[in-house]
Parts: sequence; C-alpha cells; structure tokens
Amino acid sequence: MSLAIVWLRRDLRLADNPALSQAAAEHARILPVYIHAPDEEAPWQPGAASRWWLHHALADLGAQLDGRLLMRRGPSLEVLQAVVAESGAAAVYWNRLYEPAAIARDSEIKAALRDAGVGAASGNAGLLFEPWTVHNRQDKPFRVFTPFWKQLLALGLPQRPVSVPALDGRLVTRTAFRRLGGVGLDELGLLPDIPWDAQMAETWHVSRAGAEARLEEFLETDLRHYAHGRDLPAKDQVSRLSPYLHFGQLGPREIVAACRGLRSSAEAFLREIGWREFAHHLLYHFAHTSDAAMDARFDGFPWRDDDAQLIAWQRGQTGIPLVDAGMRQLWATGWMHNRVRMIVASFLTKNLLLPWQAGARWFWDTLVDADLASNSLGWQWTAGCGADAAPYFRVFNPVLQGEKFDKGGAYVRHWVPELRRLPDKWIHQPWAAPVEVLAAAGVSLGTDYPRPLVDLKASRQRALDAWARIK
DNA sequence: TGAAATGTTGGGGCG
DNA sequence: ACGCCCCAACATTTC
Repeated sequence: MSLAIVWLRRDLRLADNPALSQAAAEHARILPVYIHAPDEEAPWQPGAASRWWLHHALADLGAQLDGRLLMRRGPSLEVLQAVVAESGAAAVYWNRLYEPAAIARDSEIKAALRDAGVGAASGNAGLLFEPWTVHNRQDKPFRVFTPFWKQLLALGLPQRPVSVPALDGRLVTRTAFRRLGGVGLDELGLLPDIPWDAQMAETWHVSRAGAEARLEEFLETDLRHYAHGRDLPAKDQVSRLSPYLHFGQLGPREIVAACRGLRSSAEAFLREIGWREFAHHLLYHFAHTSDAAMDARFDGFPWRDDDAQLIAWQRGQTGIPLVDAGMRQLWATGWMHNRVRMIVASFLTKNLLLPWQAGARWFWDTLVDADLASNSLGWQWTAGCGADAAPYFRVFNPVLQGEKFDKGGAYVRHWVPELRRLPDKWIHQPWAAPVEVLAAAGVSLGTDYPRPLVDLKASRQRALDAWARIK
C-alpha cells in the first residue's frame, strides 16, 4: 500500500486542502507531518504571539487527525528524507508558501526529493490566484490595487473549495505512527516561558471550529454594517479572521464561497481579501519589499533614530490616547483593529519620523496574524513608500481620528483606563484640557499619563519638510 | 482607507 | 432698501 507524506505548514486545515486531497486521491495511506525548523525562517522567525497561536493551531489539528500529526524538528529537507526512509513513503505533498525565502527552500526540497526518486507535488491552499498568473496588459505585475482587483473579478474568483477527503482508515496506522516517534508539541517550545498569554486565551478560540464560528457570526451579524462599522474600533465589527487565514485554518476560497449569495453586502469585505491577495502578489514579484521601500526615493529619506521614543510607542506611552490604546490592545491580545493600525503607523513614521521597518518589526513580533506580505504592504502603504501607497503628505491626526471614529472615547477608555474619567471633549487630547478638568478626572499629566511625545502640528510639518527633501 | 489652508457663498446684523 | 461686514458652512486646493 503506497503511503504519502502531507507536509503541513501554513495550511493547517483538512478542508479545502489540495495537498491533502491530492495525496489521498493518489495514495492509500496518509502521513501528516509538521516540521519545526525555526532557522529556516530567519530573519523573519515568528514572534512570540505567532508562536503561541501556532501551538494551539497545531494542537487542534493534531486532534482533528486523531492524534496522528507527526511532529519533528530540524532542517526540513533532512527531516523529510528521514521520514521518507523510515516510513517508506512514495511521495511528499504540500501547499505552496509565497515568501521569497520559503520559495527558495521549497524549490530545493522539491528538486532533491525528485532526484532521490521520491514524488513531490505542491498545491495552492493559500491564495485565490497564483501570483505568476495575474498581470496587466503589458504583461507586468500590477502595482495598483484597484485595477488588480478588477482583474481578479474579471477572471472570476474561485467559488469552490476543495472538498475534504475521507480520511477514515486512510491515516497512517497507530502502530506505524508510534514507531516513527517524533516530538511532542510542548517540546517545540512555542509557548511563552512566562504566562503573559491569559488575555490572549480569553480573546481567541484558536481552532478550526473557532474559525468557522467566527466566520459565520461575522457574516450573520457584522457584515451588514461592515462598510461603516469596520471604522469603529470600539464596536469591532470586523472579521478578526486574519490569524486563521495566516495559518491556513481557514482559506480564502472558503471565505469567497461563504460570501456567495451575499453579493452586495460582502463586496467591501471581499475587497479586503483582495488586499491580502495583492500583498502576496506584490511580495512575490518584488521580493525586496519586506525590507526596503518600493519607492526608491525613500532610500535617502532622513529617518530619525530614537530608541526612547520607539520604546514609548511600543509600550503605549506616547501620550496620545488613541495611539496608546492601539499599542496596548496589540500587546494584550496580539491583535489591533485595522483603523488603529493605520493611525499608530502614521504616528510612528510621520509624527515621530521613525523608520517603517521598526514598526513592521514590532508588529511582526507581537501580532498573532503577523504575515510578511500583509505587514510589509501595510507599513509601506502608511509610510507612503509602497505600491499604491497613501501619498506621503496624508498624515493622520490621532485627535481628529479619535473624534471621528471613537466618538465618546469608549475604545480609549477601555485600553487607557487611567483616562477613563475624562469628559468626552478631552478624552483624545488630555494635554489640552483645563487643569481643573484633569484634576476632577484624577489625571496628573506626566505622572499618571505621559505628556505627548511630540506636538502634533509641529511634527506633521517636520514630516512634510523631510518629504520635500527627497521628492 | 486625510488634514489644513484657502476660496466661495449666503444669511443676518447694522448703519 | 441697500451696501457693507462678519462669519459660518461648505467647496476646492494644497501639502
């Protein structure tokens, strides 16, 4: 009976999984394998929040596989070759990753396996379209989102996920599984040494069931108000599906399929799935953009270097309530509302004039949905140096953004409780409040809550002047 | 998927 | 009744 290895990476689901389905179609037995090879992910090794998520996602997938998910650690190729030898597998199946380093590694592995006479096949579980299949009339990759998205719609979004293979009696036998050994999930060291994850566990259900429940709830309740509601961080009428998508507990085809029949109300939401797709296509075609600006003029941009201010931003101690609220939500839950992501990113890159890469790195280390393509695009977009980016002079004013999108300050009050007794009028700019108002609210600036790191008006002007020097 | 500066308009107070 | 000024309110331009 022929046996196939299914090498799982960021496609941690049984449904809509081409590698798994193809392996099951072509072989009598399936051996699912996860390989922990942190060295191969440098310099973008997942941060602590991502590792926390991965741990629970693997635990859940292992349970779905009836305890038969083989885990090993070590260089991917060596491990695969060893498992092939030990199990007598005829072939290895996986779903493609699209980061430059992963592509290089996987190509080598595919070639090496085939050289050794082992079958190797890869499928697509992560994207709606393969990046090399989408191009404009000049046969070049798109650099602007809207025409890119129109093209995807014209091509027709894939509407049908791949069905779940019947795995009954198809998994590697328990005896064979035990003989293969492998390491326990806890031995991968993905969980934090100190228990900072209490609020994370309260916030997230890291499982396939959690992903399905979240998708269903979002489509039933939040989608109706999504076009406007997604702008209100206190209401949080957003999908919160990004971490599930990153680890492949849910696939984009499944989301498109779930939106069928909701056509018009789902339009704005599907557009966001389009941005995710755009990000992956961009990083595929412009491999340097995780580290360097797409707009080469920014190579000479006068970014500042200020560790104290960077740390204040990271810790949510900038003295700008909406910025601090966002940074604290990120630290506590591994996630931040998207509107607030734009605001904190604008503040870092424009008001503080600190490099977008520093912000991207912090997000990388702290987000449960940290994704190299989406993160790079988002930061370059805000910094004004990316493809189809916001113009550099578009500077968010966190006070006005707060008054527009967090009217009443519920979001700020939740994450910056030391300001909760301030009246609405001053909640987004405590530094401007009369002393008696501050006293009545029990706030002493500089003691209970920092004074603003920079003056918003002056720092905005400083950013515009810096931009004038490179344009 | 901005904000601020600048320009225009129109109503009302007033001489 | 009329012209003038002020100033919201809104529109347009600029960064």
